[in-house]
Amino acid sequence: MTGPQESLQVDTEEVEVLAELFHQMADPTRLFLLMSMFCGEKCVCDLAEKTDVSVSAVSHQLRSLRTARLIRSRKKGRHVFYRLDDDHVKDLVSKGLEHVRE
Amino acid sequence: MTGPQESLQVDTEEVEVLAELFHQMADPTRLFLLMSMFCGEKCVCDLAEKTDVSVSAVSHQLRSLRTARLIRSRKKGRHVFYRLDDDHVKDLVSKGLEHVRE
DNA sequence: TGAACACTTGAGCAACTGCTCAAGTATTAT
DNA sequence: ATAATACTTGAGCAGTTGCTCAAGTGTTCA
Repeated sequence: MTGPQESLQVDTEEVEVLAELFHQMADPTRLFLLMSMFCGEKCVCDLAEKTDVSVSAVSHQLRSLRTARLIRSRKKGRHVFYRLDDDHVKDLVSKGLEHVRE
Repeated sequence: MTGPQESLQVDTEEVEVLAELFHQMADPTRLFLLMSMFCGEKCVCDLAEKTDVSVSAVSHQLRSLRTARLIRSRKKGRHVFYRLDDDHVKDLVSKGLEHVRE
């Protein structure tokens, strides 16, 4: 038993949703893609060129990130440009980097 | 091609380490355990009681979190108390919750 | 029209994950 | 010493993941 230290109820449903957010950032390829969008939108071929996986793999991961609402896409001609959906992800990654670099 | 927008080099090694940090927070059980330690140290039986998995499963996940240096442990009698290793994790989870609740 | 380009999608598969179960260690209580 | 409690550990297994490959769509250019 822990004693008088109270246990501050944790909402199980909220944990599931939050875990899914972290899950999106927990794969090296997806995280790399997110970080590549820090300075603005990028098309799939530009993103794929910098990774060590196929264009197909990048497209699959971008779809995953888009479904989870971490990024948005815009179509222009035969290119599709992807960008971060909002600044929260950037904040989270920056905070994470602080921890890693300490 | 993306044009004049520069691509701000992303360090691959750093991405791997950061992904591993997020990976630890990406599982509902582990995230629940971390959040349960927000208000102080907890022993395994207290932690396990609040989850829907076995004591063994909790122990396995605590080991994973400890190896990744997100938590520390202290032995007292037949209890083992676990607590967050530092405030970074708490900050990250709080930032994540902001995003989820928006 | 047809070729090239940019991207998406589904199938299939090897690797990984997170769980339970069973058996173990260590400490405390009787 | 024996039993109960608290926790750890390894094996085994079902479910999930992330990749490639092959085939598809849609757009641009000659």
